[in-house]
Amino acid sequence: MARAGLTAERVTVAGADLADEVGLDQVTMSEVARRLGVKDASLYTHVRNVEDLRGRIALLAADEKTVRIAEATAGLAGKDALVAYANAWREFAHEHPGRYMATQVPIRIDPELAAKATGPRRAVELTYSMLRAYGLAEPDLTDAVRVLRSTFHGFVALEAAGGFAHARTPQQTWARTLDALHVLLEHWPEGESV
Amino acid sequence: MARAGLTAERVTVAGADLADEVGLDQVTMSEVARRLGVKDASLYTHVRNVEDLRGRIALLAADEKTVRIAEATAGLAGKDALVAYANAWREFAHEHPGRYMATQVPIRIDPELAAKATGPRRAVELTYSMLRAYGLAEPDLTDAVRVLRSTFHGFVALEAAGGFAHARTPQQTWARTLDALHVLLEHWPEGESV
DNA sequence: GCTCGTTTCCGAGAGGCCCTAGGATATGCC
DNA sequence: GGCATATCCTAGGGCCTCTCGGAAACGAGC
Repeated sequence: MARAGLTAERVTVAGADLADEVGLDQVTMSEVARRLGVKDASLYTHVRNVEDLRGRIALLAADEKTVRIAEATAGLAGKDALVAYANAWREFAHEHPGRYMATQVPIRIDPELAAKATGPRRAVELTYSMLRAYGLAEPDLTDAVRVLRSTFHGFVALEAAGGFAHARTPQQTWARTLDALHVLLEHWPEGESV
Repeated sequence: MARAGLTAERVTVAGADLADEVGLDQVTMSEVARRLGVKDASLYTHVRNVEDLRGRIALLAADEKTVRIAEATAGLAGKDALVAYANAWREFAHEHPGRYMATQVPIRIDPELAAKATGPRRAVELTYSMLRAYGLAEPDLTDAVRVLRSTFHGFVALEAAGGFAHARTPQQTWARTLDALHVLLEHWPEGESV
Protein backbone atom coordinates (compact mmCIF):
# COMPACT_ATOMS: atom_id res chain seq x y z
CA MET A 1 0.00 0.00 0.00
CA ALA A 2 1.28 3.43 -0.99
CA ARG A 3 1.84 5.99 1.72
CA ALA A 4 -0.59 8.85 2.00
CA GLY A 5 2.10 11.50 2.25
CA LEU A 6 0.78 13.11 5.38
CA THR A 7 2.51 15.95 7.14
CA ALA A 8 1.59 17.96 10.20
CA GLU A 9 0.84 20.80 7.81
CA ARG A 10 -1.59 18.81 5.68
CA VAL A 11 -3.36 17.43 8.73
CA THR A 12 -3.68 20.95 10.12
CA VAL A 13 -5.12 22.35 6.90
CA ALA A 14 -7.61 19.50 6.66
CA GLY A 15 -8.63 20.18 10.24
CA ALA A 16 -8.96 23.91 9.58
CA ASP A 17 -11.12 23.32 6.51
CA LEU A 18 -13.27 20.94 8.51
CA ALA A 19 -13.60 23.54 11.26
CA ASP A 20 -14.81 26.12 8.75
CA GLU A 21 -17.42 23.73 7.43
CA VAL A 22 -18.85 22.11 10.53
CA GLY A 23 -17.52 24.07 13.49
CA LEU A 24 -14.35 23.84 15.53
CA ASP A 25 -15.85 21.56 18.16
CA GLN A 26 -16.73 19.04 15.45
CA VAL A 27 -13.10 18.68 14.44
CA THR A 28 -12.31 15.10 15.41
CA MET A 29 -9.35 12.92 14.65
CA SER A 30 -11.70 10.37 13.10
CA GLU A 31 -13.28 12.81 10.70
CA VAL A 32 -10.01 14.43 9.68
CA ALA A 33 -8.61 10.96 9.03
CA ARG A 34 -11.62 10.03 6.93
CA ARG A 35 -11.18 13.16 4.84
CA LEU A 36 -7.56 12.35 4.25
CA GLY A 37 -8.39 8.75 3.36
CA VAL A 38 -6.46 7.40 6.27
CA LYS A 39 -7.05 5.62 9.57
CA ASP A 40 -7.23 7.81 12.65
CA ALA A 41 -4.22 6.11 14.23
CA SER A 42 -2.08 7.38 11.37
CA LEU A 43 -2.56 10.98 12.40
CA TYR A 44 -0.78 10.52 15.68
CA THR A 45 2.54 10.33 13.87
CA HIS A 46 2.14 13.97 12.86
CA VAL A 47 0.02 15.48 15.60
CA ARG A 48 0.21 14.74 19.30
CA ASN A 49 -3.53 14.67 19.97
CA VAL A 50 -6.75 16.57 19.34
CA GLU A 51 -5.70 19.43 21.59
CA ASP A 52 -2.45 19.78 19.69
CA LEU A 53 -4.34 19.76 16.39
CA ARG A 54 -6.60 22.55 17.55
CA GLY A 55 -3.58 24.55 18.65
CA ARG A 56 -2.01 24.13 15.22
CA ILE A 57 -5.23 25.23 13.57
CA ALA A 58 -5.23 28.31 15.79
CA LEU A 59 -1.68 29.22 14.76
CA LEU A 60 -2.39 28.60 11.10
CA ALA A 61 -5.48 30.78 11.30
CA ALA A 62 -3.62 33.55 13.10
CA ASP A 63 -1.02 33.58 10.35
CA GLU A 64 -3.60 33.66 7.59
CA LYS A 65 -5.59 36.40 9.27
CA THR A 66 -2.48 38.50 9.76
CA VAL A 67 -1.47 38.17 6.14
CA ARG A 68 -4.94 39.13 5.07
CA ILE A 69 -4.92 42.27 7.20
CA ALA A 70 -1.42 43.19 6.17
CA GLU A 71 -2.35 43.03 2.49
CA ALA A 72 -5.52 45.03 3.05
CA THR A 73 -3.83 47.85 4.91
CA ALA A 74 -0.65 48.07 2.84
CA GLY A 75 0.05 51.68 1.94
CA LEU A 76 -2.92 53.09 3.81
CA ALA A 77 -3.00 55.42 6.81
CA GLY A 78 -5.50 57.11 9.11
CA LYS A 79 -9.13 56.27 8.70
CA ASP A 80 -8.53 54.44 5.44
CA ALA A 81 -6.20 52.08 7.23
CA LEU A 82 -8.62 51.68 10.12
CA VAL A 83 -11.49 50.75 7.82
CA ALA A 84 -9.38 48.40 5.71
CA TYR A 85 -7.99 46.73 8.80
CA ALA A 86 -11.42 46.28 10.36
CA ASN A 87 -13.05 44.99 7.19
CA ALA A 88 -10.28 42.49 6.58
CA TRP A 89 -10.71 41.24 10.14
CA ARG A 90 -14.46 40.86 9.81
CA GLU A 91 -14.31 39.28 6.37
CA PHE A 92 -11.84 36.70 7.57
CA ALA A 93 -14.17 35.83 10.42
CA HIS A 94 -17.11 35.47 8.04
CA GLU A 95 -15.29 33.38 5.48
CA HIS A 96 -13.47 31.19 7.96
CA PRO A 97 -15.65 30.85 11.05
CA GLY A 98 -13.90 27.71 12.28
CA ARG A 99 -10.41 29.10 11.81
CA TYR A 100 -11.50 32.35 13.41
CA MET A 101 -12.94 30.64 16.44
CA ALA A 102 -9.71 28.71 16.84
CA THR A 103 -7.84 31.99 17.20
CA GLN A 104 -10.13 33.12 19.98
CA VAL A 105 -11.01 30.05 22.04
CA PRO A 106 -8.72 29.57 25.01
CA ILE A 107 -6.47 26.81 23.71
CA ARG A 108 -3.33 25.45 25.29
CA ILE A 109 -0.75 25.77 22.59
CA ASP A 110 2.52 23.92 22.61
CA PRO A 111 5.00 26.68 23.62
CA GLU A 112 7.66 25.33 21.29
CA LEU A 113 5.23 25.54 18.39
CA ALA A 114 3.99 28.97 19.38
CA ALA A 115 7.53 30.30 19.42
CA LYS A 116 7.86 29.57 15.71
CA ALA A 117 4.57 31.20 14.79
CA THR A 118 4.84 34.78 13.72
CA GLY A 119 1.12 35.44 13.23
CA PRO A 120 -0.01 36.65 16.66
CA ARG A 121 3.04 38.84 17.14
CA ARG A 122 2.81 40.45 13.72
CA ALA A 123 -0.91 41.02 14.21
CA VAL A 124 -0.31 43.22 17.21
CA GLU A 125 2.52 45.06 15.46
CA LEU A 126 0.21 45.72 12.53
CA THR A 127 -2.31 47.32 14.81
CA TYR A 128 0.33 49.55 16.33
CA SER A 129 1.58 50.76 12.98
CA MET A 130 -1.96 51.38 11.81
CA LEU A 131 -2.54 53.64 14.81
CA ARG A 132 0.58 55.66 14.17
CA ALA A 133 -1.36 58.31 12.25
CA TYR A 134 -3.44 59.12 15.33
CA GLY A 135 -0.40 60.31 17.25
CA LEU A 136 -1.00 58.46 20.48
CA ALA A 137 1.84 57.84 22.90
CA GLU A 138 2.27 55.01 25.38
CA PRO A 139 0.51 53.83 27.40
CA ASP A 140 -2.48 55.19 25.51
CA LEU A 141 -1.28 53.44 22.40
CA THR A 142 -1.43 50.04 24.03
CA ASP A 143 -4.86 50.77 25.44
CA ALA A 144 -6.11 51.94 22.07
CA VAL A 145 -4.81 48.78 20.40
CA ARG A 146 -6.65 46.71 22.97
CA VAL A 147 -9.86 48.65 22.57
CA LEU A 148 -9.82 48.18 18.82
CA ARG A 149 -9.07 44.50 19.01
CA SER A 150 -11.74 44.03 21.67
CA THR A 151 -14.37 45.82 19.65
CA PHE A 152 -13.56 44.03 16.41
CA HIS A 153 -13.55 40.67 18.05
CA GLY A 154 -16.61 41.37 20.15
CA PHE A 155 -18.55 42.53 17.14
CA VAL A 156 -17.91 39.50 14.97
CA ALA A 157 -18.41 37.17 17.92
CA LEU A 158 -21.80 38.65 18.76
CA GLU A 159 -22.67 38.65 15.10
CA ALA A 160 -21.77 34.96 14.83
CA ALA A 161 -23.74 34.13 17.97
CA GLY A 162 -26.80 35.79 16.49
CA GLY A 163 -26.63 38.58 19.03
CA PHE A 164 -27.99 41.24 16.71
CA ALA A 165 -31.70 41.45 16.07
CA HIS A 166 -32.87 41.98 12.54
CA ALA A 167 -34.18 45.50 12.93
CA ARG A 168 -30.91 47.09 11.88
CA THR A 169 -28.44 45.13 9.82
CA PRO A 170 -25.04 44.36 11.27
CA GLN A 171 -23.50 46.04 8.24
CA GLN A 172 -25.10 49.37 9.12
CA THR A 173 -23.95 49.14 12.69
CA TRP A 174 -20.53 48.08 11.53
CA ALA A 175 -20.07 51.18 9.41
CA ARG A 176 -21.15 53.42 12.27
CA THR A 177 -18.90 51.54 14.65
CA LEU A 178 -15.90 52.32 12.52
CA ASP A 179 -16.91 55.98 12.39
CA ALA A 180 -17.23 55.97 16.14
CA LEU A 181 -13.87 54.35 16.68
CA HIS A 182 -12.25 56.85 14.38
CA VAL A 183 -13.77 59.69 16.38
CA LEU A 184 -12.74 57.98 19.56
CA LEU A 185 -9.13 57.78 18.46
CA GLU A 186 -9.12 61.46 17.58
CA HIS A 187 -10.65 62.40 20.92
CA TRP A 188 -8.76 59.92 23.04
CA PRO A 189 -9.27 61.01 26.67
CA GLU A 190 -6.31 62.81 28.19
CA GLY A 191 -4.70 61.98 31.50
CA GLU A 192 -4.90 58.96 33.75
CA SER A 193 -8.23 57.65 34.86
CA VAL A 194 -9.33 56.75 38.34
CA MET B 1 -34.36 2.94 46.28
CA ALA B 2 -35.29 6.59 46.89
CA ARG B 3 -35.51 8.88 43.95
CA ALA B 4 -32.86 11.49 43.46
CA GLY B 5 -35.34 14.30 42.93
CA LEU B 6 -33.83 15.52 39.71
CA THR B 7 -35.32 18.30 37.66
CA ALA B 8 -34.19 19.97 34.46
CA GLU B 9 -33.32 22.95 36.65
CA ARG B 10 -31.06 20.98 39.00
CA VAL B 11 -29.32 19.25 36.12
CA THR B 12 -28.73 22.61 34.46
CA VAL B 13 -27.27 24.17 37.59
CA ALA B 14 -24.97 21.20 38.11
CA GLY B 15 -23.84 21.53 34.51
CA ALA B 16 -23.27 25.26 34.88
CA ASP B 17 -21.20 24.77 38.03
CA LEU B 18 -19.18 22.12 36.27
CA ALA B 19 -18.64 24.46 33.33
CA ASP B 20 -17.29 27.14 35.65
CA GLU B 21 -14.87 24.69 37.20
CA VAL B 22 -13.50 22.76 34.25
CA GLY B 23 -14.66 24.57 31.13
CA LEU B 24 -17.80 24.37 29.05
CA ASP B 25 -16.43 21.79 26.65
CA GLN B 26 -15.73 19.45 29.57
CA VAL B 27 -19.38 19.39 30.55
CA THR B 28 -20.40 15.80 29.86
CA MET B 29 -23.52 13.90 30.75
CA SER B 30 -21.39 11.33 32.57
CA GLU B 31 -19.68 13.87 34.79
CA VAL B 32 -22.86 15.77 35.59
CA ALA B 33 -24.49 12.45 36.50
CA ARG B 34 -21.59 11.52 38.77
CA ARG B 35 -21.87 14.87 40.56
CA LEU B 36 -25.56 14.33 41.11
CA GLY B 37 -24.99 10.79 42.35
CA VAL B 38 -26.96 9.30 39.51
CA LYS B 39 -26.41 7.22 36.40
CA ASP B 40 -26.03 9.10 33.15
CA ALA B 41 -29.08 7.42 31.64
CA SER B 42 -31.20 9.10 34.30
CA LEU B 43 -30.45 12.56 32.97
CA TYR B 44 -32.16 11.94 29.68
CA THR B 45 -35.54 12.12 31.40
CA HIS B 46 -34.92 15.79 32.12
CA VAL B 47 -32.66 16.94 29.32
CA ARG B 48 -32.84 15.91 25.70
CA ASN B 49 -29.10 15.55 25.12
CA VAL B 50 -25.78 17.30 25.69
CA GLU B 51 -26.59 20.03 23.20
CA ASP B 52 -29.84 20.75 24.98
CA LEU B 53 -28.03 20.87 28.32
CA ARG B 54 -25.57 23.42 27.00
CA GLY B 55 -28.43 25.52 25.69
CA ARG B 56 -30.10 25.47 29.09
CA ILE B 57 -26.84 26.49 30.72
CA ALA B 58 -26.62 29.39 28.29
CA LEU B 59 -30.11 30.59 29.15
CA LEU B 60 -29.49 30.22 32.88
CA ALA B 61 -26.26 32.18 32.58
CA ALA B 62 -27.92 34.93 30.54
CA ASP B 63 -30.54 35.31 33.25
CA GLU B 64 -27.99 35.44 36.04
CA LYS B 65 -25.80 37.91 34.20
CA THR B 66 -28.76 40.17 33.53
CA VAL B 67 -29.83 40.15 37.15
CA ARG B 68 -26.30 40.94 38.20
CA ILE B 69 -26.09 43.93 35.88
CA ALA B 70 -29.56 45.15 36.80
CA GLU B 71 -28.64 45.17 40.48
CA ALA B 72 -25.35 46.91 39.84
CA THR B 73 -26.84 49.72 37.77
CA ALA B 74 -30.01 50.29 39.78
CA GLY B 75 -30.47 54.00 40.45
CA LEU B 76 -27.40 55.08 38.52
CA ALA B 77 -27.13 57.17 35.39
CA GLY B 78 -24.54 58.56 33.00
CA LYS B 79 -20.96 57.50 33.50
CA ASP B 80 -21.71 55.94 36.88
CA ALA B 81 -24.18 53.63 35.22
CA LEU B 82 -21.78 52.87 32.39
CA VAL B 83 -18.99 51.92 34.77
CA ALA B 84 -21.25 49.85 37.02
CA TYR B 85 -22.72 48.07 34.02
CA ALA B 86 -19.34 47.29 32.52
CA ASN B 87 -17.82 46.13 35.78
CA ALA B 88 -20.75 43.87 36.54
CA TRP B 89 -20.38 42.35 33.09
CA ARG B 90 -16.66 41.74 33.47
CA GLU B 91 -16.92 40.42 37.01
CA PHE B 92 -19.56 37.94 35.96
CA ALA B 93 -17.27 36.72 33.20
CA HIS B 94 -14.37 36.33 35.65
CA GLU B 95 -16.34 34.57 38.34
CA HIS B 96 -18.29 32.32 36.00
CA PRO B 97 -16.12 31.60 32.99
CA GLY B 98 -18.05 28.50 31.98
CA ARG B 99 -21.44 30.15 32.28
CA TYR B 100 -20.12 33.20 30.45
CA MET B 101 -18.77 31.18 27.58
CA ALA B 102 -22.10 29.42 27.29
CA THR B 103 -23.75 32.79 26.65
CA GLN B 104 -21.36 33.57 23.83
CA VAL B 105 -20.66 30.30 22.02
CA PRO B 106 -22.99 29.78 19.07
CA ILE B 107 -25.38 27.20 20.51
CA ARG B 108 -28.55 25.91 18.97
CA ILE B 109 -31.13 26.61 21.60
CA ASP B 110 -34.53 24.98 21.63
CA PRO B 111 -36.80 27.82 20.39
CA GLU B 112 -39.56 26.80 22.77
CA LEU B 113 -37.17 27.09 25.68
CA ALA B 114 -35.70 30.35 24.46
CA ALA B 115 -39.15 31.90 24.25
CA LYS B 116 -39.58 31.46 28.00
CA ALA B 117 -36.21 32.94 28.88
CA THR B 118 -36.26 36.61 29.73
CA GLY B 119 -32.52 37.09 30.22
CA PRO B 120 -31.29 37.99 26.75
CA ARG B 121 -34.20 40.35 26.09
CA ARG B 122 -33.90 42.15 29.40
CA ALA B 123 -30.16 42.46 28.94
CA VAL B 124 -30.59 44.50 25.79
CA GLU B 125 -33.30 46.64 27.41
CA LEU B 126 -30.97 47.34 30.31
CA THR B 127 -28.34 48.63 27.95
CA TYR B 128 -30.83 50.92 26.28
CA SER B 129 -32.00 52.41 29.53
CA MET B 130 -28.44 52.89 30.70
CA LEU B 131 -27.71 54.90 27.57
CA ARG B 132 -30.69 57.18 28.06
CA ALA B 133 -28.59 59.80 29.80
CA TYR B 134 -26.46 60.26 26.69
CA GLY B 135 -29.41 61.55 24.70
CA LEU B 136 -28.94 59.43 21.60
CA ALA B 137 -31.82 58.84 19.20
CA GLU B 138 -32.43 55.90 16.94
CA PRO B 139 -30.75 54.49 14.98
CA ASP B 140 -27.66 55.76 16.79
CA LEU B 141 -28.98 54.31 20.01
CA THR B 142 -29.06 50.79 18.61
CA ASP B 143 -25.59 51.21 17.18
CA ALA B 144 -24.26 52.49 20.46
CA VAL B 145 -25.76 49.56 22.33
CA ARG B 146 -24.09 47.20 19.93
CA VAL B 147 -20.74 48.95 20.18
CA LEU B 148 -20.81 48.74 23.96
CA ARG B 149 -21.79 45.09 24.02
CA SER B 150 -19.18 44.27 21.41
CA THR B 151 -16.43 46.02 23.31
CA PHE B 152 -17.34 44.53 26.66
CA HIS B 153 -17.58 41.05 25.26
CA GLY B 154 -14.48 41.40 23.13
CA PHE B 155 -12.47 42.64 26.05
CA VAL B 156 -13.30 39.82 28.43
CA ALA B 157 -12.95 37.26 25.65
CA LEU B 158 -9.48 38.45 24.72
CA GLU B 159 -8.60 38.65 28.39
CA ALA B 160 -9.74 35.05 28.90
CA ALA B 161 -7.84 33.88 25.84
CA GLY B 162 -4.66 35.42 27.21
CA GLY B 163 -4.66 38.02 24.47
CA PHE B 164 -3.13 40.74 26.61
CA ALA B 165 0.59 40.72 27.24
CA HIS B 166 1.82 41.44 30.71
CA ALA B 167 3.31 44.84 30.07
CA ARG B 168 0.18 46.71 31.01
CA THR B 169 -2.41 45.05 33.22
CA PRO B 170 -5.85 44.41 31.81
CA GLN B 171 -7.26 46.40 34.73
CA GLN B 172 -5.45 49.54 33.62
CA THR B 173 -6.62 49.15 30.06
CA TRP B 174 -10.12 48.40 31.30
CA ALA B 175 -10.36 51.67 33.19
CA ARG B 176 -9.15 53.62 30.19
CA THR B 177 -11.51 51.75 27.92
CA LEU B 178 -14.46 52.88 30.01
CA ASP B 179 -13.19 56.46 29.91
CA ALA B 180 -12.87 56.21 26.16
CA LEU B 181 -16.34 54.77 25.71
CA HIS B 182 -17.79 57.52 27.87
CA VAL B 183 -16.10 60.15 25.72
CA LEU B 184 -17.24 58.32 22.61
CA LEU B 185 -20.86 58.40 23.71
CA GLU B 186 -20.65 62.10 24.37
CA HIS B 187 -19.07 62.75 20.97
CA TRP B 188 -21.09 60.24 18.99
CA PRO B 189 -20.50 61.02 15.31
CA GLU B 190 -23.35 62.90 13.65
CA GLY B 191 -25.00 61.98 10.38
CA GLU B 192 -24.99 58.81 8.36
CA SER B 193 -21.74 57.18 7.38
CA VAL B 194 -20.66 56.10 3.95
C1' DG C 1 -54.40 1.66 53.49
C1' DC C 2 -54.93 -0.20 48.75
C1' DT C 3 -54.96 -0.04 43.98
C1' DC C 4 -53.53 1.80 39.77
C1' DG C 5 -51.60 4.80 36.47
C1' DT C 6 -47.59 7.75 35.90
C1' DT C 7 -43.02 9.22 36.46
C1' DT C 8 -38.35 8.44 37.68
C1' DC C 9 -34.34 5.92 37.76
C1' DC C 10 -31.29 2.06 36.43
C1' DG C 11 -29.07 -2.07 33.80
C1' DA C 12 -27.59 -3.41 29.54
C1' DG C 13 -25.78 -2.50 25.35
C1' DA C 14 -24.64 -0.38 20.65
C1' DG C 15 -21.81 2.88 18.45
C1' DG C 16 -18.40 6.62 18.19
C1' DC C 17 -14.16 8.97 19.46
C1' DC C 18 -9.40 9.15 21.62
C1' DC C 19 -5.23 7.17 22.07
C1' DT C 20 -1.49 3.39 22.57
C1' DA C 21 1.22 -0.64 21.36
C1' DG C 22 3.26 -3.36 18.21
C1' DG C 23 3.61 -5.18 13.61
C1' DA C 24 4.00 -4.64 8.51
C1' DT C 25 5.50 -2.05 4.61
C1' DA C 26 7.05 1.73 1.81
C1' DT C 27 10.90 4.95 1.13
C1' DG C 28 15.58 6.83 0.85
C1' DC C 29 20.36 6.06 1.03
C1' DC C 30 24.35 3.46 0.44
C1' DG D 1 19.91 -4.91 -3.65
C1' DG D 2 20.15 -4.35 1.36
C1' DC D 3 19.35 -1.62 5.49
C1' DA D 4 17.70 1.87 8.54
C1' DT D 5 13.94 4.79 9.25
C1' DA D 6 9.61 6.69 9.03
C1' DT D 7 4.84 5.85 7.87
C1' DC D 8 0.67 3.58 8.16
C1' DC D 9 -2.35 -0.06 9.88
C1' DT D 10 -4.63 -3.68 13.00
C1' DA D 11 -6.19 -4.51 17.45
C1' DG D 12 -7.88 -3.11 21.53
C1' DG D 13 -9.01 -0.49 26.01
C1' DG D 14 -11.41 3.30 27.99
C1' DC D 15 -14.70 7.01 28.15
C1' DC D 16 -18.81 9.26 26.32
C1' DT D 17 -23.54 9.52 24.14
C1' DC D 18 -27.93 7.83 23.76
C1' DT D 19 -31.81 4.15 23.52
C1' DC D 20 -34.70 0.54 25.28
C1' DG D 21 -37.17 -1.95 28.50
C1' DG D 22 -37.89 -3.07 33.30
C1' DA D 23 -38.40 -2.08 38.18
C1' DA D 24 -39.46 0.75 41.77
C1' DA D 25 -41.28 5.01 43.84
C1' DC D 26 -44.86 8.32 43.88
C1' DG D 27 -49.65 10.48 43.86
C1' DA D 28 -54.62 10.25 43.47
C1' DG D 29 -58.66 8.56 44.42
C1' DC D 30 -61.39 5.54 46.90
